[in-house]
Amino acid sequence: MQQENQVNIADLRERFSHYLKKQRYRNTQERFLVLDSVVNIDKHFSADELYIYVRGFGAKISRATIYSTLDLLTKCNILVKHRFQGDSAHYELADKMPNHDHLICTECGRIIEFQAIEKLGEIQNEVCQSLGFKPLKHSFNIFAVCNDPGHCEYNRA
Amino acid sequence: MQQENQVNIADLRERFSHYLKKQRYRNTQERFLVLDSVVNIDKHFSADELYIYVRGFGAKISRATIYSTLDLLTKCNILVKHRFQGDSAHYELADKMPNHDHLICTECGRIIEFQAIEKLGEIQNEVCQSLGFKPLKHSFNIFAVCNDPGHCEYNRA
DNA sequence: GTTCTTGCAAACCCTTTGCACGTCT
DNA sequence: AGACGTGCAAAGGGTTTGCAAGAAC
Repeated sequence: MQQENQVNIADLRERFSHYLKKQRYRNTQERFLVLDSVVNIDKHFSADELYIYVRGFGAKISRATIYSTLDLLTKCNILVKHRFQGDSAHYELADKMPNHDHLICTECGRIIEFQAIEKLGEIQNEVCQSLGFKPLKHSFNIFAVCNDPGHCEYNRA
Repeated sequence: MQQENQVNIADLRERFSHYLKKQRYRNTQERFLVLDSVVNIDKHFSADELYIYVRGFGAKISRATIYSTLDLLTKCNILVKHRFQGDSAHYELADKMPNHDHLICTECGRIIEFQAIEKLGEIQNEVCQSLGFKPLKHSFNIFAVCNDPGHCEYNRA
């Protein structure tokens, strides 16, 4: 399922590089290290999870740089930033599955992706039209619990 | 529009009181002061906005109590807690408009309510069924900008 | 009278910022 | 060389917590 939209890392690097150039920001090692890690981590992550991940294979990078780079990657639409419940923001690659929303298990916090974009897009457009707004994007989150909580390996109890 | 579902404060007080009793929590003045304020404030609010509101008419109450009571009111389903974008959580009465979602203006932060529940409920149920989850609730947020930004009195520029 | 709740301030977590040093152009 | 980015630690905002004083039971 995740493979449907294989991420092209060379393409992402190019897009990032292009964005940086256009904004007169510099192409630093740290920024591309973050981009690579973001691709490798291959799931939703918080800034701190990414920090730990990057440190995990010995790379030296500060939280400040993590945050700043995540911000850049979000601004150039390589990442999408979410605020689910909980304290910290979560990020994911915008390209990986271009159109999906999230189901959050209220028992274990697991996040599952699904697609229902056409219908949601219709609703979004209807609502905006009737209220006099230009739609930009939406977020649709379903909160639910597993039918089989025993299967829920992530369970925090 | 807001009047459609007139909030019955006596009913809310009763529900809160019942909940507190059942949980062996105490019926304190502060808790009911918060409940009353939440009804009077009549829009989405953050914990701090509520704190300022309550202080505004001379009531003495601490932030700690505000937070703790908001938590209780959320647990007993009198309030709903949202995480829109931005730093702080926002709350609103669950009963006031039992079924609505939110359009957030990305220019000014204004929050507008709308109803599209039947369709969203269908989607929610379909998704949960196919993934093997029991649906609890959903949140659907549309991010958009006014067609007429000049009209946007809240604009933060 | 005992237990729970409050208020205050300090602690806490996530995130941003200031500054000196290092890196990119 | 000059300007920008980094790392560190400290500050910041929202929220939670520990503890003594006060209120509910």
